[in-house]
Amino acid sequence: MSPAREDLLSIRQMCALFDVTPRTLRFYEAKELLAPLRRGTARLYGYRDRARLKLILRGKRFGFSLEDIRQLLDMYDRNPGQQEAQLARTYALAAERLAQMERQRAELDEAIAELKAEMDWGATALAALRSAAAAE
Amino acid sequence: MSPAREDLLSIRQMCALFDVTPRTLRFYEAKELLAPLRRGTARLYGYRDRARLKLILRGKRFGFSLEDIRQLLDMYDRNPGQQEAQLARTYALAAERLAQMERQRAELDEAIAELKAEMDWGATALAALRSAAAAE
DNA sequence: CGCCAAGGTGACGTTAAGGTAAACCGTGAC
DNA sequence: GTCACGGTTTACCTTAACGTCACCTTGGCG
Repeated sequence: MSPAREDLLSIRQMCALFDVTPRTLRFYEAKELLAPLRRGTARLYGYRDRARLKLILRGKRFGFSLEDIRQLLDMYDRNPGQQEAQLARTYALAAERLAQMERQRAELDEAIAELKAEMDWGATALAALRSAAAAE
Repeated sequence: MSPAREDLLSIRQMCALFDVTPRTLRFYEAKELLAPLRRGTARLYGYRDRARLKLILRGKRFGFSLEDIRQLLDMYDRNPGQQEAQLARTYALAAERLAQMERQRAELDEAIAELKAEMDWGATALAALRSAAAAE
């Protein structure tokens, strides 16, 4: 069950909800990706923090660095009015990242193909050794 | 022009031949991946070193760590007689690595697909904003 | 009052594969 | 002699994203 919009979560609850460690949340906060409320010294995570964390984790899945993510997030809440320009910028960054990922995939494909070729060679050599051994 | 079998290369020549830095060659030596001859204190790289370095760089392209590569290389020249067993072992490691690479590729594909979906969404939103702006 | 669990801070460690800097050596040329 | 060049060693630095530890605080409960 996801928390209601106004719920404030403790760090533990937050961790359970997103499957991260407390260290991670404090780390993100140190990097200015999150800014939970405080009750005394204790952190309280609200709706906004949950939304941000969701974006952070998604960004990570896409291979963005935390620094990249911070900049995007910052852009959105430093001047929440330039929606079109911001969306366009985000889109451009995403396109760039997509191109990177596709290059990476191409390299990976190449390496996979090359490795498979080596393995075919190895399989042949292995078979030859074994039939030679059997023939003795 | 590749060097003749008996040629001994200086570290510079080696670097030029394989497009690596001296630091890299010394680093590999510290990690016991290479063991060039010495004339005085200077390193001299022979045929064997060139063959090993070629394997090292190939291994890296496949995403093996230097430590993995060292173990494979070691296996081959610590007891150069168990050819079948060694080849089989190498083959097994390659298969494992291939599986890893294919998993990685699948994840990458998924991330690419997800990112593309986000981008479609973004493109739509962007178009909506623009036509709204045009309508004013 | 005493204690525990949950929370906090600060500091240092980890990993891989080198980069970078400082200081030294040997030798062939001039 | 000394200059430059190519080489050597040792040692510390880098990056990312946390993990781990030691040592406080604080709130609640019996």
